[in-house]
Amino acid sequence: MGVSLKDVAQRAGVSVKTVSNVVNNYPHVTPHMRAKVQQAIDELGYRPNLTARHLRKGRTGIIALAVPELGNPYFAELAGAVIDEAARHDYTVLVDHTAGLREQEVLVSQGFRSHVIDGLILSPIHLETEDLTGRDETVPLVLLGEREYEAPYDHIAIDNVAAAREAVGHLVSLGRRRIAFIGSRTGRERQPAHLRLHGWREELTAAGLMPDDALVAATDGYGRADGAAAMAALLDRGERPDAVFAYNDLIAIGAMRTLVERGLTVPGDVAVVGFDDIEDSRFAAVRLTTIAPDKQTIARLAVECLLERLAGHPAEPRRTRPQYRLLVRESTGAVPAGQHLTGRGDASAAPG
Amino acid sequence: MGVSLKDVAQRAGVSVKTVSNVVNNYPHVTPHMRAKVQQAIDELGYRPNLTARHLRKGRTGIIALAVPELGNPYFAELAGAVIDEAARHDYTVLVDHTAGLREQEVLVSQGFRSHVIDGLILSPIHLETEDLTGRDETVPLVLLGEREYEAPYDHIAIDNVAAAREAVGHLVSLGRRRIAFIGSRTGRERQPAHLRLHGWREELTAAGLMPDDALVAATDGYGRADGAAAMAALLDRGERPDAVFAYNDLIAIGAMRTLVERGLTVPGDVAVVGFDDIEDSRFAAVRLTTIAPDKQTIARLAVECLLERLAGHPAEPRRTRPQYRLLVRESTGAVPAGQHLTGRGDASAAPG
DNA sequence: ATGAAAGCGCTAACAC
DNA sequence: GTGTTAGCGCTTTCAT
Repeated sequence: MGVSLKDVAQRAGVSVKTVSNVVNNYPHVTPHMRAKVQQAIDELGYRPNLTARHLRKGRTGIIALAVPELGNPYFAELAGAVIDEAARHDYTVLVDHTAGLREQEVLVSQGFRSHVIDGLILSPIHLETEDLTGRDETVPLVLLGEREYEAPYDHIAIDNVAAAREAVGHLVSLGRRRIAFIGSRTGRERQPAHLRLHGWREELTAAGLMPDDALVAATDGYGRADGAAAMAALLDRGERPDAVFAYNDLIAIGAMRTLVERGLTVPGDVAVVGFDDIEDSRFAAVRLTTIAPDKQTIARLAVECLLERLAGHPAEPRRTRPQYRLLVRESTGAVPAGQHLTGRGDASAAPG
Repeated sequence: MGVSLKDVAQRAGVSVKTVSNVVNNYPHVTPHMRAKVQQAIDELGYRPNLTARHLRKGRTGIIALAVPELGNPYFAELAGAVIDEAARHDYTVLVDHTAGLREQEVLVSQGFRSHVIDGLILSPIHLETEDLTGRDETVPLVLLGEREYEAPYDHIAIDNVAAAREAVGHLVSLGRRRIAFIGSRTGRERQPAHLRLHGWREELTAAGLMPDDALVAATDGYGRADGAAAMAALLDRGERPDAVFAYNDLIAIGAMRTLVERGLTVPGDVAVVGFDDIEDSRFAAVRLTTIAPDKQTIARLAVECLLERLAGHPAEPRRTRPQYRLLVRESTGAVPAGQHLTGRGDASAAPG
């Protein structure tokens, strides 16, 4: 097998401890000793066995990130940001996906694999507060996303109600009156889309428009196909909204596809706003106006939170609200000039 | 800290070995013993410490997957498939990304973090054969993707030349004559897009059309913005192709966006074929015709290959070529009826 | 400043 | 069938 500390020690004619000291940059080592040991290390091609180190220290240097679906670009982009952020702190990320299934989310949150990971970042969809009781408290948990929990864990999420209100408010300011919401969840006692739906209601009410439940379209999942189907269902039952606020960009993109197929124009007949700011939205045939959460910051905060807990800083569980922006693009009829080619030049409205 | 085997043994009044036997489902244990131990396990909430087990067995149960970019849906979807496939074999996946940078790819392939992982699946872009010499042979490596290496490692990739030829052949059969290739790499001595470009050349030649280098557009990266920029550059220098074969779907989508902005229609003026079959392509305003590698199979083969090596099956390094299909959609003008709403009903041509 | 030895939690010989 | 015990490779008191 591999070369061990002992082999190096033998080769260098010193004790194991000394080699360990050199490897770990322990300050009090004679330069001469250090050189001798280093030479043995180089000659033998020694590489520390992290598993052993971890067993000893009780840390693995690995954190887990569990998201619903890597196929959803929002989560893929977020995962990428988390990996980068973790690497910055010499941590590696084990990525898992739950398909948004409560059962899977429970499994992950209850510390499935707990002995391999130092901490967990979880973005749940159908997990409930009661699932979080009796967790193995030795593995810190940071929650991400819209769902709210009555449990003592750090939670990082933008202000979903405010963001949704801003999206709907934008539509209202454009003169839209029949604003649909697509992406509520079918037949669930608890509503994952709760906050965004709530924001939709509040803003409409504030604008003096009656929130019309006939304009709320449920979906089975959160993908493009779900958005397309829900939009079709809405139109099929005779509703004719003049705007759509979608739970996320994928649903919005699916909905736009259906609108086009039905001969309706975006934003002419129907204006559309999404949520997430995934890259696809910037290159759609009609660029999508959307709420852009600050993914970098979310990733950074999540990792930092976790590492602070790991470092043993007690602190109260924190509720952190990163920034977001409303990016106004073609799908709501505002087309700032000269940004066609890059897909970068977004017009931004009020920050969160 | 946690509950250990010893604690359970003490509680159950048996030896450590017996507990270990129960935990590992060792066959020769009396049902009575087993029940007693199981009860102690339940009462104490014992969970085996994987780190210790791994130190002992020399295995970690973790494999690493390194892809260029999780933000590219192809790799995100592939990563998802690998995670599922690994889970089926009780393995966990550590996901890393290299940004397609040679330096990062070298780092990963040379076993950065090697002691934590049992094996590595790497999808390189700029890695060279010489970077692969002198690897730590204890960590098996499986290569994915278009790049070819003169090195003794398993390699899983569809037949890129054949696939490219099929894509271009499809365009030719539609009567297109000026077929551009977008996505060759700028200023590189070695060409990552080598095989697909080669297929493009071969097929054109076979069709009696002269491959025209003026119709080859280089990109800096492999994203939508790169495709949009390259398409714009091509048009700006006065070329007017009647078809585009793009290195991948993202580039194709970017290119389509530019075409629309320039007032050209797809597929009327310019037919477009991509490569990857990412989900975005199925919901684009004009659905993208593309080469669809069988991602599930690629993931399965990659994991299986790795596990076989791990199991110590010696075997020659294998070159495996999974299936692919040409999915004909709207962007090349063939719009089979009745598949507008689902985004699933793809028309498929000859398999790979 | 360096060495000797204990032990992290587990598995696998080997004994009984 | 079940118990004893020796490590896996490392860090860490405790001596020296």
